[in-house]
Amino acid sequence: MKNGFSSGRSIIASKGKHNDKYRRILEAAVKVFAEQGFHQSTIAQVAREAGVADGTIYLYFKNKDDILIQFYQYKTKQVFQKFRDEVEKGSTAVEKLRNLIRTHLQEFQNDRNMAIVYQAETHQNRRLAFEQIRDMSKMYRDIISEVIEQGQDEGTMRKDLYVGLVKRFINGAVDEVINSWIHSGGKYDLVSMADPLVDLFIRGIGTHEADGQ
Amino acid sequence: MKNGFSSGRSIIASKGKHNDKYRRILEAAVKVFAEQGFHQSTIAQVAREAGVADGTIYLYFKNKDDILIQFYQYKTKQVFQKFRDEVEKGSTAVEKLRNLIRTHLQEFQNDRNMAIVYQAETHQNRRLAFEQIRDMSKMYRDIISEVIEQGQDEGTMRKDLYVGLVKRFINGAVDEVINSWIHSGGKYDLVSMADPLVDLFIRGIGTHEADGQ
Amino acid sequence: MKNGFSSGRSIIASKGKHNDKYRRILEAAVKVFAEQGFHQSTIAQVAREAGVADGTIYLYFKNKDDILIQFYQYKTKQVFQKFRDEVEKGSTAVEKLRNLIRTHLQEFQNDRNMAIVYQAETHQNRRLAFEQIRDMSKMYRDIISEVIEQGQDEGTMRKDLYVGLVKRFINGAVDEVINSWIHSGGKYDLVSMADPLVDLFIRGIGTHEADGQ
Amino acid sequence: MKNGFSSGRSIIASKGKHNDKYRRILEAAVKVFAEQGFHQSTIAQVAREAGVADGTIYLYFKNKDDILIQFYQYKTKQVFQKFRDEVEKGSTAVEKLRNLIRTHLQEFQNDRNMAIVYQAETHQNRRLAFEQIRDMSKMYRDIISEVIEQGQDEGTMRKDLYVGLVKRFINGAVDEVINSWIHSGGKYDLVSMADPLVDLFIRGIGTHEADGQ
DNA sequence: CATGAATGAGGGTTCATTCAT
DNA sequence: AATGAATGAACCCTCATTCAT
Repeated sequence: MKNGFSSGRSIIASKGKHNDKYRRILEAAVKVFAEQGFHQSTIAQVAREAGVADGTIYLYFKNKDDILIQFYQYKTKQVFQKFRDEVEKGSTAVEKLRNLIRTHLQEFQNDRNMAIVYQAETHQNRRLAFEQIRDMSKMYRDIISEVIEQGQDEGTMRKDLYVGLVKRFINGAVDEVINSWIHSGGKYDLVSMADPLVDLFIRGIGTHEADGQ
Repeated sequence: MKNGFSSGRSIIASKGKHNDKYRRILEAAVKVFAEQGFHQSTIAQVAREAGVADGTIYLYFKNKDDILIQFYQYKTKQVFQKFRDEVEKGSTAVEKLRNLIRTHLQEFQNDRNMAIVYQAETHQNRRLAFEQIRDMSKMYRDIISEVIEQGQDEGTMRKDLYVGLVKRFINGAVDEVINSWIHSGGKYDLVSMADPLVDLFIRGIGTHEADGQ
Repeated sequence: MKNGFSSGRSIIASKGKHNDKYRRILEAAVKVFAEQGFHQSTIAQVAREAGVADGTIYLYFKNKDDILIQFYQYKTKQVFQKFRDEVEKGSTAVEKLRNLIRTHLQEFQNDRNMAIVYQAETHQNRRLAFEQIRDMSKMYRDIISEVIEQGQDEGTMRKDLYVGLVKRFINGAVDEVINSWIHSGGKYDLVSMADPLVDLFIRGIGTHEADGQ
Repeated sequence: MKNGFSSGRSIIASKGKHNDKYRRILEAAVKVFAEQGFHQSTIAQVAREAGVADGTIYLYFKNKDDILIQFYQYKTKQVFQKFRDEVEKGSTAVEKLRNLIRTHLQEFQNDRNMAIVYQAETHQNRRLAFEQIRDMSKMYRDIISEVIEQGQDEGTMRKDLYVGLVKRFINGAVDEVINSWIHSGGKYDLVSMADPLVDLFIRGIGTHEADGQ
């Protein structure tokens, strides 16, 4: 499952061999980008890592930027689909939230290179060409919105929430937990953070003493 | 106060005029970096924006990287000092937390370019030379730790918290709120998010109904 | 034979075309360096002279310095091998010395650009990276040493010679004769200087009258 | 006596203070040029070594090249005058030659920086502006010519000499001996080479056995 | 399809020289 | 006279992209 771009579909259609090369390049690129950052990486490095010639990359990708775009399009899209699937498995809002967070941490832990590239590129303001990167985050936050609304219907979540803020609140917290894990060198188990994190989301850090404030 | 690098001290000492040029370059650089990203920006662009010759930049900065480093050293350090100062003004832990968040949002709203550059560069994994960037975030999280501990002593914050996680939880949520504001084009008032955000941190999103979960 | 870098072997291996481009660049470089000096020459000039793009040079040479280094490595090394070969053809020490000097003048006359670059760079003290340049001169003087020793064994050369000095004496004299020829614009036949020069080495400028001094 | 440009006369005329600064810059320049080569040296380095501001150099020298030109004009010219003086003190041709060589080695040993700069720049073909550098060598060789002619009149030097060649022969040999000394780091006594060298010039390296060749 | 040599625009940086103080 | 901050032309080198094989 690791580094698997198995469902990626290249423009070059569906011949097995091509798909194979397409995936190899994409995996190589994400690995190189993760290690050095997108800008510091060269096409030559990606080509060497993928075991193809420099020129071959341009048979599968329009240009360097396009590699990143396709990464988001094929790899992340698929991850986000999994988020949806896992959320569906829960029945209550809290279960769904827990499933979302757990799967998020799980997937990013499974593919650390993806996590690194995702974190870095998501926080760039530039590169208008990559608007879809933001679409990805939006999709994530849409899932949260739905869960929150269900929770409010169920009566398990506060009705006085500013949902637009809650989405950021959760998204940001999870991202930063992943970010820390990346910078720590991936030393500890990321998934074990899921339950404590959900607990924080639901109950907050305050006691009833603090409620009066 | 906007874009003020007034306490920046170049090697060239403290004569009014020199500081002036040093600050002009730094402000210009942060503006250009914010607009295009660090790597997409050229020294020539920064020079033009600052109204100086390309070579002049090298009288004040060792190289292009050094501009970013000095930005963190002089601009952000000063902002973080303000965080500490404002936190001191609160007496209870919740007040302190609220002051921290409010000042954070306030300062980043005051200097949007700083906010953009800060967000972008903080999430890069590469560039070991910029370790101090991470030190900055650490400093921030240290403040949070202290506040949490005070709250636990006061009895206003839960004693069963994993503080290492709470720090990320709060840091990430605030960052993402700022990030959203940036990407929205700075259209709304960022500071008004402070109180709702603190409320989320303290009380969470759940009702007592959810506690049983 | 002129300007022939035929034995040069680039990393890019030995396909005719590649070697061709490698040689073309090397020849162009030596020509440009000879005309303007190494430092006054630009990569762009060398590229234009060689009929390639600037960047192409970096496919064959690590950097500008490397061009000079390879020049010494491939061109001069080969010349010096010829010196050895010609020396071997003589039987007596005087014949060997004469062959050495004649070949030296011959080869440098054949490739005036090489002569110019060699003369100029050999007298620079800096540039530690080019130590091999000095190794080249040392190799030359080693040949002389051997010849002198043979002459002493034969009884045709004085036994009271400080060989370390004699090497410099001969090396310097020949170099200066070449130097003069270069600065004259290569107007006269350099090789015809060989016999008179050897005569001076062997007999000196004095008469028996002077011996008493 | 070391590094003494005491008889240098700047265009700025004869005020003591100016002359002082002029000499300081010239000495500093030669020191820096000797250490790093002319091209690797910067005006800023020379200025720092001389203890003046960069701009000050342009009050005494037209440009960077001019420093080297003035070096030859004032420093070397004066050395060459000393050569003439010392030659005059000899009566026989051999004495004069010996005095020339000895003084040459003596002066260059006394001012190693001058020796280094002289050796390096004399062997550059470029820089037409520095034709006078070659004039210097010519002046030197003119002295040799006169001595040879005297020797021929005296009967102590061979009449069948090609004087144009002999000049190069002697000049080159001495230069190379100095060159070796420089590259050795100036470890041994250069002046002690004078007598053996003159002996080589007069008697050659051959025995009477070799005469037949 | 695949290759990889070739291209050349572009960028960071240096440094001789100027000139306002 | 002296200063040294400012200038900007020039240069080395990188690397995304192309295209002939």
